[in-house]
Amino acid sequence: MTARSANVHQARLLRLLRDLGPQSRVALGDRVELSRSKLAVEIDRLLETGLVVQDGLAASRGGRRSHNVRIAPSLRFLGVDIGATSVDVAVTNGELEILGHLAEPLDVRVGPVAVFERVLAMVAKLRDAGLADHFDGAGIGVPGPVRFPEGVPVAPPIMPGWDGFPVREALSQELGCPVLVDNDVNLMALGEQQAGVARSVRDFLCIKIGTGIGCGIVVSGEVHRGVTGSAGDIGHIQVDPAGPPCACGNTGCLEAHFGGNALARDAVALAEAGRSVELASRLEAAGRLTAEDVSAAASAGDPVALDLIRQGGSRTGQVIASLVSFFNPGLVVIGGGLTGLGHTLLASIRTQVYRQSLPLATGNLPIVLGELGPVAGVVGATRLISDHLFSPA
Amino acid sequence: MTARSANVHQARLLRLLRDLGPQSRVALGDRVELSRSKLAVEIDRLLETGLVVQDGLAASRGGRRSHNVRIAPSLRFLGVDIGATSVDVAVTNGELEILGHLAEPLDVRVGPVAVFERVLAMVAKLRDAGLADHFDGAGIGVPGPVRFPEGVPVAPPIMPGWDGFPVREALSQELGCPVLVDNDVNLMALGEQQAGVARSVRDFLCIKIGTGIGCGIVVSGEVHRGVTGSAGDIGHIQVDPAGPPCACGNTGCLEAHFGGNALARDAVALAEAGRSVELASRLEAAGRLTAEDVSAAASAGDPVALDLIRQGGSRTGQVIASLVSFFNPGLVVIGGGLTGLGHTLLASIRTQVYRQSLPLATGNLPIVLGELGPVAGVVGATRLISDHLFSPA
DNA sequence: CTGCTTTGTCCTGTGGAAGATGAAAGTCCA
DNA sequence: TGGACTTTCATCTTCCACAGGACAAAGCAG
Repeated sequence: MTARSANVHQARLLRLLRDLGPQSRVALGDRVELSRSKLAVEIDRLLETGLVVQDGLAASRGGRRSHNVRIAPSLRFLGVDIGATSVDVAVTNGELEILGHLAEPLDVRVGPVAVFERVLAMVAKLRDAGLADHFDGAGIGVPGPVRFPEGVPVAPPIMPGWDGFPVREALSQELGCPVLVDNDVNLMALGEQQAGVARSVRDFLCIKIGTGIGCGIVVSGEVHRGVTGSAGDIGHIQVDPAGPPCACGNTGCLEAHFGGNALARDAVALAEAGRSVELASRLEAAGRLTAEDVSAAASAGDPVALDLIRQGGSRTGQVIASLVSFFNPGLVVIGGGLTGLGHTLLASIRTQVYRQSLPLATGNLPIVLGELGPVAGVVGATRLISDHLFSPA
Repeated sequence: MTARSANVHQARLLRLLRDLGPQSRVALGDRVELSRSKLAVEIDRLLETGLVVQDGLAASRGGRRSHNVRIAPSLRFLGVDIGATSVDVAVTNGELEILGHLAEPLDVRVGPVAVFERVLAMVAKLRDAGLADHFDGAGIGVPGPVRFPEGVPVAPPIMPGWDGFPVREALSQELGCPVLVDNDVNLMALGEQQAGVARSVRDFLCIKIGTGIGCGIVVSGEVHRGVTGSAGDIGHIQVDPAGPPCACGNTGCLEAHFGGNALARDAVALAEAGRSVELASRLEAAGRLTAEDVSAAASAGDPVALDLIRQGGSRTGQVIASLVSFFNPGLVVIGGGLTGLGHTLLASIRTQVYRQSLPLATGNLPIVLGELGPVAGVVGATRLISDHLFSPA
């Protein structure tokens, strides 16, 4: 069963079946501009390939009942989301419903080989659980810019050792199926578009706040990757020329204010200055502080930690305000590893954006948290590869 | 002769003939994926409508000579570019070559009725010069956000009295032809894409620096207008929270630093402070200073005026650097009413962008001046309407 | 004037759209 | 409960449009 669809009509039908679930032939006919005869031929061909199967009778619409068709339930997509400090792996069926999901902490800096080993072990675990005996396609996200056509990371600042590593090629070899590679932020955007808050929006931004800060850009329903694949790299936009130095060589970048490392740095400073008992005790206990410590302290109500989050939200809001003025999106989605304090962050971002951008752009601009949380990336990954497979050859 | 083409093939052919000039039928066949018979039929239909005419024999390619076809030479498009302080009007043929061009200073704040009167007088002048006895379509640009589908300015900050004025409807009535209205910056981008530096680039930004500062955004060859038509409104991006107050109510907007009014304000302050003899004498002579005075003084070598320009360029570069990080374009075009000092400005913008953006985004990112200068807007206007007319009905 | 190349037109076969027909299922009423 | 009627679905048939090849016309080169 080769998953690549042959022509534009079949691709269209496959995507409809993916997104709408099992449908009667007539319901499909209502959605595509094809004659009944042509539709019947194309569906027959899809049935022949095995990508689509008959699925009983549809509910009656008052007369003779129609036969349902659906994406073959044996179809399996793999989604991999490599973050800076964690890996998510999920298996979905052809309708991109998650059948199994594993998450593990893992520092991407251990390099591609070690990461791959780990990812493959997780995949094996999902396989052993009986969720898949094969994969029809896989999508993988990495936390840095990617030369999309080749599926190769380029000059990734937080991924030493990954530059030029043939991620697509390597994974495709291992899994024996087609693979696409993209920036993790783009996949998050795709995920929210597929199954989250952005389902009906054609132009939106998806801000991911974690170790790095990035932005997925969707224009007319399509991800915009830029000419070198670095679009959305907003972590190194300067918010304050007098700000702290950044790993990129400049000063006052957004990430230098509010990236994971910056947050940890500020927290340590505040703990050592005796400003926060909560942070100080955590520092005492662990010997170091991470962004998660700040997050936990803030969730526990520590005012100093909360203030760090608010300040960061405000800085981020400042940048988003600029982007909103520039891009005039219909929605801004905030996501990333913000367990628990999403709403605190959201509030300060909103305040800043609504204050700074012009009313015409913010008039009815929703700024919301992502719906999918940790699975946005993996869902986006399967969406990416399924879009690729369900497209004209 | 109705200009609206009937089907997708005819639209395609018309655009090819517009952009490539007279072509043999065979050369057209090489560019479209149509059978010879179908191509012949479609061209015959176009000939019937009168939109396309026979144009002698093509040069021999070694055998029987082919008959050329071309867009009807009687086709006339009108381009109107209303700037904050000037109006440009031009007439083109069907190949968007400028046949006549008039420019006049005019403050847009006199309101739509007065501006229209003036524009129509200019149109009449071009008509009287024998350049056109009719118009097949017109495009018009205004210096503010436009609800594109309706052709109506919305909440334009520097155009009091224009909010909601039915520009499209009114002009269409007067001229008796289809009209499209857009933001002047978008038209500039379209102009540079049609006949300027951006001919072969699919993703680029077009920065217009004048009374206001705006940015045309082209994604995958299409202008991105945003959900409310305010995309590219970068004049009110904050570059310095401690900066001067802006008319929009915020502080430190780019326009508050480097818009036309800001430039005049700073120049007056410097002149009065005795920092520049050149500016002081101009202030003395005219009783006031404008951006043009600064421009002239800078061109004359006045170091204080030059410094103003450099500082402004640096501020602008700061914003462009952010946009480049975000959008990762393949080209940045700088244009607007920068007579003479384009290169000074360009230099300081380049310095700032190359310093601040990441190498991956700036690696081979050309930042160049627009090629078309004052006619970019009007060319873009005719491109806009011709695209509309040369599209499937 | 004779081959050779290119261009334009005609013709035929195929594929798809739309209407017509038959089959299956549901509804209504006796 | 059964039969007639209605509604919907699937297939069959017809017609049209287009692609691609064949052939004629026009120009070039020697």
